[in-house]
Amino acid sequence: MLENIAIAIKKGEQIYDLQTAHALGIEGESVHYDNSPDALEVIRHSTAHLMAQAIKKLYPEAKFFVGPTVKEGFYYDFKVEHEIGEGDLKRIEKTMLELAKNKDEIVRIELPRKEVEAKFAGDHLKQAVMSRIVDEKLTVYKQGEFEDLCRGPHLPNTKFVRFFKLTKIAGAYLGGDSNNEMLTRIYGIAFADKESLVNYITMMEEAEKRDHRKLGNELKLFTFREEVGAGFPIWLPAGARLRSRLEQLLYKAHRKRGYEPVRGPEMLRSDLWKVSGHYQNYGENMYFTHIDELEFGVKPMNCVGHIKMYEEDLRSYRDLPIKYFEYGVVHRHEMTGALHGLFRVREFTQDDAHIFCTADQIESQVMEVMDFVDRIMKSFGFQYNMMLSTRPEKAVGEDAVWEKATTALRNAMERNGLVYKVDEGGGAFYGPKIDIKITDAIGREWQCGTVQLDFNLPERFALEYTGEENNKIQPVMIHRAILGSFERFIGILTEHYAGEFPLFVAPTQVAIVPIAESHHAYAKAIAARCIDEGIDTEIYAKNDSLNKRIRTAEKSKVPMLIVLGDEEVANNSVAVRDRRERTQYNMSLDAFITLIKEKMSEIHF
RNA sequence: GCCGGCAUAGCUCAGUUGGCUAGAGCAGCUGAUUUGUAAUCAGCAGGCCCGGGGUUCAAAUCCUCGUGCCGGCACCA
Repeated sequence: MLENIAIAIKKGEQIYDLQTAHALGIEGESVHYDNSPDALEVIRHSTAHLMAQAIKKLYPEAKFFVGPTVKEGFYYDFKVEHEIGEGDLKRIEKTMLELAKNKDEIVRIELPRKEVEAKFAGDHLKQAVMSRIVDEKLTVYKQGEFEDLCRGPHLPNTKFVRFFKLTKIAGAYLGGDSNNEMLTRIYGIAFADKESLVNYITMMEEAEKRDHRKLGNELKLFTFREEVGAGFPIWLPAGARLRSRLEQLLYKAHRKRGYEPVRGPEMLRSDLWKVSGHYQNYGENMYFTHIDELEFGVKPMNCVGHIKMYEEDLRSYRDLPIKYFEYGVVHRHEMTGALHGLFRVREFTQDDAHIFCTADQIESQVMEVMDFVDRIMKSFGFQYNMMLSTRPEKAVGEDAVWEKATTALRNAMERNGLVYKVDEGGGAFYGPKIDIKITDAIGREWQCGTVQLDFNLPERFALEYTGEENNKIQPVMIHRAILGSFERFIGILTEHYAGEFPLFVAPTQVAIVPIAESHHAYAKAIAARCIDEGIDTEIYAKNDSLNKRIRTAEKSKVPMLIVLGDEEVANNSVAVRDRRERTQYNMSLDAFITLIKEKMSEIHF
């Protein structure tokens, strides 16, 4: 019944609430009370207001900043004298429901700026809001006793606010500026019907089950310890096996594309970081130490080491492009509040490479990297999109050089028909970049790989190669990482696959369950043969019931499970159990091993 | 770094207004059982209640300072 009710008017791209449409005589298409993006915009905005009304009722001294809708619902930023925590959300929700029962009309009042300024004279937050608006006429919305400066659009009546949930409470800086005071922010979500709300909550719970911190712990992939230090991951055997699989696959892929493996030192003299500009531009993220009298910086990036390798010989145009790659361990001082499982750590390993090439080779090199990226991301079933980031405020080099580099990246992308968005000011301090953002199985976006074009470091280190006419020319550097870091990427993979890794990266390929002690020897023989074939196994031979051991093996999320009894020993076969299908079938050991090897070799980058 | 919350056994969690020897399930160990496809039974062991300082006759519980974690903000692979 509710879905037939119009709650707003849409004209062109603009949504007007009924109050505004009426006041200004606007006509257009009706927006009905449903879960369309337009309707949710209005519903969520009004839910935010109802929340503010409830907060005002519970905390009369409350002052409000802004309460917009966002991709996932809405929030309202406000300030109260009381301390307010997660436990208070329920109370606020309850008050909201009570208020909605009043079925208050939501009234739009248009007033001259001066009057509104006077109305909110004692409210520094509202003054802050108004300072950002240039209009001379402002609107105030009123429902019951509560009124708030707002441009809308809003529902006609608070009775339409029914299916909502307050989800998070957190601090947020006024205007998103860390120099400003901190306000309290409450996030919430709202829908036009109960079912959608329930679905949303279920989705959230699904995401929680995939949390790599939880799965990493359960599957014993990695751990963190307070006494070791925040942000320093410890890779346990299962996680290290998974990681090693990735490393090996990628090693081959790099060699195939003409990259040379190299290895730079963990610490380099600070003088070098001064030449590169890291000392001045990235120093606050770096760790420094002294050896005798000299200051050293622990590397936050691998480029300087690779530059030294380039300098190791005289280079000719015939040598270019030179491609160095390294699983480079870097340390960065991340702020405590930024640390988050494997996604943000202070020590991580990049699948890093630097391509030294001529200006003419930029486009083909960038495209080759893009192709590499495409190959890898598709293997994991990731969708991805790209973002071009331009000169940041803190940067080295001439504007003209930046311009040239940015144009080169643009051209490379456009000539090859690649679609990208632009992030103005998001580049690295030494050059513009293209970031690769992947979308995982449940639709979340993650920043992984990056391709950065750099004219500055070659300049600063006076790199050169000999040209065709025996002249000295400065090479161009392309910094690139594809996974980004093994830490983050494995975190993403864990959530993407919900811990059920495909055969080619799984820590263990085959779980072996011998039925009785008399089958242990056969199990061990299979395990030994598997190692020879590059397959990792785990034998479940504890003194537990067969059912228990199968259950334990299943819960470990190993892709293949085989059961061995008299029959299998006699026939040199295995009983394969499919975890997903819960079916089973027998095959010869040889056929089984061939099958696993085939499945594993299907993936190569 | 900022705001708010949290920290009890290897893991997940109980533990009342401060009050006896801090509990449970899973995991671990020992024994019995030797199993044909998702939890066999019994017993045992396991704790500086995150760390330092304080309040109190008495602290896992209250206060305080650290450390770490969680949710956001700000910052970024």
